Amino acid sequence: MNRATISLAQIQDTMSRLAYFEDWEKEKLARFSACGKQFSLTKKSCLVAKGATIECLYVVVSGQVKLFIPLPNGTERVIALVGRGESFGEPCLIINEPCPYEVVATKDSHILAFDALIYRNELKHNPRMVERMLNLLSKRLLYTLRDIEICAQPSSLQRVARYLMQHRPEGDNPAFEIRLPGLKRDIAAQLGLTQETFSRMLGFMAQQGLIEVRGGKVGVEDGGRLRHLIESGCPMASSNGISPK
Amino acid sequence: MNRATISLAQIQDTMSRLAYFEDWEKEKLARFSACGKQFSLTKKSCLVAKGATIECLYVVVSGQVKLFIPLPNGTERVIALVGRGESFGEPCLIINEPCPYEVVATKDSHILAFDALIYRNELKHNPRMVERMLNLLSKRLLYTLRDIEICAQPSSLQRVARYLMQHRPEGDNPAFEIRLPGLKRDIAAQLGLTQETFSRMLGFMAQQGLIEVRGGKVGVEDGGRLRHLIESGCPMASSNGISPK
DNA sequence: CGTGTCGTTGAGCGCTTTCAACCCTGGTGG
DNA sequence: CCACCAGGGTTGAAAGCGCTCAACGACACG
Repeated sequence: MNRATISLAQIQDTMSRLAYFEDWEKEKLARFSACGKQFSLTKKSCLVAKGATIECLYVVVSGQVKLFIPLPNGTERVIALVGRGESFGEPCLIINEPCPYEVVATKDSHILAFDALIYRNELKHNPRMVERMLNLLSKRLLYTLRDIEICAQPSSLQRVARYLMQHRPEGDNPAFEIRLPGLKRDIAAQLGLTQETFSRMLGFMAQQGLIEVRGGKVGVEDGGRLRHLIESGCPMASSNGISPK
Repeated sequence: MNRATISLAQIQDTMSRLAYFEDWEKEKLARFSACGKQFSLTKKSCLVAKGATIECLYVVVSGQVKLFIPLPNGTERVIALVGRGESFGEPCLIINEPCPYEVVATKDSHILAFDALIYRNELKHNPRMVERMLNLLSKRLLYTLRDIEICAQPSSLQRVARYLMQHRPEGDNPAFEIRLPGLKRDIAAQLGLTQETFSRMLGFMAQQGLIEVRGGKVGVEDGGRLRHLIESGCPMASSNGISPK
């Protein structure tokens, strides 16, 4: 966690370009930036330990961090991948509870940190800020529920299929392409799978002609058949994977 | 869903006794109660379908409802059991999205419903209300994350152990008793297990002398050993269950 | 060209599920 | 008073699925 010396003007400039601070009044932006610190984080370094008290609001400027719960067998369950312009930790700041997840950089990153005091102070005195947070938390809660829905799918094939459909862009085009928002290993950990299983499921779907995997991008050929998979499941028809036609 | 004719005074009186409306100003209570409807719900009847647009804020007066996601194999994943004085659906009302879960009564229940309009109106004009909702949503988000943590545990034994520890009352007494907040079947569905597996794990822990199951109540004899189970796991040592000693 | 990271593939095992039958309790009516 | 039934829960046996462990492959980087 390398604290670079960065001028206030620079910080304010950075902030004005981040989605998180969209629509913020100039005045508030200035007030906030005065208490902000920017620093860089090398890949794999830890930003917040599980159970720690958070004393800052963090916003990702560049790179990516993952929020995850470490599991007793050494693996982890990813809660979210947080990229440019996104934040985390608000609920803990609001009700002052320890952080329920661990935060680690998945890439070399730049982070903005704002002291919890100024955040809480702003919440106290700025109704628009509170309203914004209300919307933010609502979205995040619904987002989390969608994740639970995915992880609750009984078969891993269905989990992957749902995940892909969840990330379909606007429009009802049955074919589309998505870029995986992180390493396959981390996506797998978000779906409650091992990376091996995730790889196998992608391989199976590719072999069935449902999708096409190109590195970190997945081309979905037939969203309709994918949807059918989600609803009715599929016994994986032994390990040969070739449907008897 | 039997709409009973209940006087405003009665509704207001009921509200004043519910935890959800604690600390509400008299004036606001009156304003709200004027738009509230109370009705009863028989066990197993559905209150909100998954994907439906919610047009009311619901608060449970008596009985219990469960929020759950129906799964393609006919089973379900329980998100929460909602009892007296608790509510649900706020995030959907706030950002106007369809309900991500289905709501069904687990017991004969009485429900209060308030039109979304008055709720949103109150949010617009009453800063204290917004602040309260911010706290509520924060708590609920953290609660949901705890549930994810439980469901992410690699073995079902650990899931049950964590669930029990999560429900430990205040104080660090190693022995305590908890009352399961619903049917075992529904608790199991909340942990991402079948009721059979849940029963087996409880049986195993009982046989080990860790807990004692009496109907819907579970007496935890040794929280320390339970915690140890959570952290290090236990291979279930074949099906005999008797440690080789 | 070595080295490290990420990903894929293979083989085997064990846990959880599935399906089935059975038990237990409370309520009901003859 | 007891037979009967329904709902909730337990127990048993079998099978499938995902995990584990290990080796290999692809690719970028110094």
